[in-house]
Formats: sequence, structure tokens, C-alpha cells
Amino acid sequence: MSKSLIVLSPADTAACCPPLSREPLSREQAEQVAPLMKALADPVRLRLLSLVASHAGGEACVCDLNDAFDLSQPTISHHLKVLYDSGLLDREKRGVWVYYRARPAALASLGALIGDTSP
Amino acid sequence: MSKSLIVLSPADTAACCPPLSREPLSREQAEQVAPLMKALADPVRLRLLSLVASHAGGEACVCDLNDAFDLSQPTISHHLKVLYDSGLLDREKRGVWVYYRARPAALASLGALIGDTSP
DNA sequence: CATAGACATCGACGTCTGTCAATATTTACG
DNA sequence: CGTAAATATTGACAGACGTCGATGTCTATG
Repeated sequence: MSKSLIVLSPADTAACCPPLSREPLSREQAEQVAPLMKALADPVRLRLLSLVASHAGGEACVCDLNDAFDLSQPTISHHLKVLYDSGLLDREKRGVWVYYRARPAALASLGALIGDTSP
Repeated sequence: MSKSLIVLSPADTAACCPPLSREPLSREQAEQVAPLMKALADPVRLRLLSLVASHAGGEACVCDLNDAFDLSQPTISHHLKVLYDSGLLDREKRGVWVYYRARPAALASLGALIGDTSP
């Protein structure tokens, strides 16, 4: 298998940029990072990510997550897909159930991008 | 003037929540934090914030910022207002010019909320 | 193989958001 | 005071987004 194409997860793009306060983000960088922020720019997705990330065992089944909200199952599925597509969540199917798991590296680099204050 | 009402900047709300990966965000917490993420969920605003935060002297005049984009002056003004209203930027008028300045504490607490990985 | 359950996808709907042109507001200066 | 320049506000419009009900897909189980 050729290694000519390296596929980076979208969330890894946050690791490609210096902290916001260090030097101006280029237009391209901003357009890479914005989708990650968009993924977090919804209260339901924030809670979903937090539920998954803080869940015992590091993962949570969709069946657990559905019950935590007064929202339809398709809506929860939609939000999980947004988080998954952004690279902030990992997904694994085991039997009938699907387990989501946070990607700490993605969260860490995104947090550093925002929070690291320049010297 | 009475001091019976203490007004917290919206961005200070990020300091009120444990890291996402530590324990599940409550609905109320998520609804407080989401507007901050929304403010960052646009490539133009990301670049604006980055331009201001990394600018020499810690502040930047709107006149400097307008020139960095192919967007109308009202549009830039709108984005700056979103960042200001969210508490991520400070504003000071000096003469005819308005200078924006980043709020490092707000950025730091938001970054910690996202990036701090639980033990 | 038929059925039930877990999850995803689709299509539709109302609302929110980014953008602009036009206009208002504030300030300096002659 | 009147004018010019910097910034904010308003109103309008197209496109994006969150939500739902209906339906599709996959898996275990009988």
C-alpha cells in the first residue's frame, strides 16, 4: 500500500497553527480551524462532547446519550456526526451499539490554540 | 449607584465550568459557553481576534483591521461587535479611532475548558 | 428468514447568520 | 458651524443550521 497520501483528521489541523495570540492566523488557517469551533458552537454538542469525554471508560454508547436530552434520536445522531466529522470524536461499532470516544489530542491542540497566551 | 447587581463579562462564564473532559457540562453551563464558541466559529472572527491579540502593543485600531480583509467596513464592524459582546475583546475609543484589545483571561479560561484533559 | 432494536440518513420547515448598501453618529479641524 | 473621516447601526436578502417525522440499514436472535 502506497503512502503517497497522508490523511490528517480535521481536528489535527488545530495542531498546525500557532496560538491565536502569537501571530495572525492566515486566511487558510482560519478556514481550517473555524469548522472545529463551529462543531463546539452548540450547547447540545458541548454537552455531548463533555458527556463522552468524561464518561467512565472513556467512551459512551449512543443509547446512553439519547436519554440525556429531550431531543429526537435523529437530532442526537446528527450532532454526533458533526462532532465525528470534525475529528473531535472517534466512533466504533460493536454489535448493535455504537460507541463514541473523545480525541484528547484534538481537544488539547484546540485548547492550546485558543488559550496559549503569547510571551 | 447601587452595587446590588454584579455584571460578569460573558467570557468569564468559561471560568465557571470544569474542563469538558472532567465532568459533564450541565445544560445551563453549555448554554453559557456555546455563545463563546459561536463567536469563534467564523474564519473572519478568528483572524480578527488573532490580529488583535498578536498585534504590537496588544491593541489594534479598526482602521488597521479593515484593510486586512476583502469585506465591507460594516461587516468588519459587525464581527468586532460579536467578539466584543462575547467578552473576548475589549474596546476603547480614543479620538476618532476605536482600539480593540484581546482579553487574555477569557481566552485562557476558554482554552482550559476545551483543552484540559482530565486525570 | 422474519422480526425487533440501535443507529443513520433523508426531506422539510422555521430560524439564525454573514454580507452588503445606505444611513446615522461621533470626533476633529478649519 | 460645516465639513470630512472613522466607526456603528439599520434593513434586506441569500444561505446555513437545528429540529423533527419518516424511512433506511445493519445486527442479533428466535
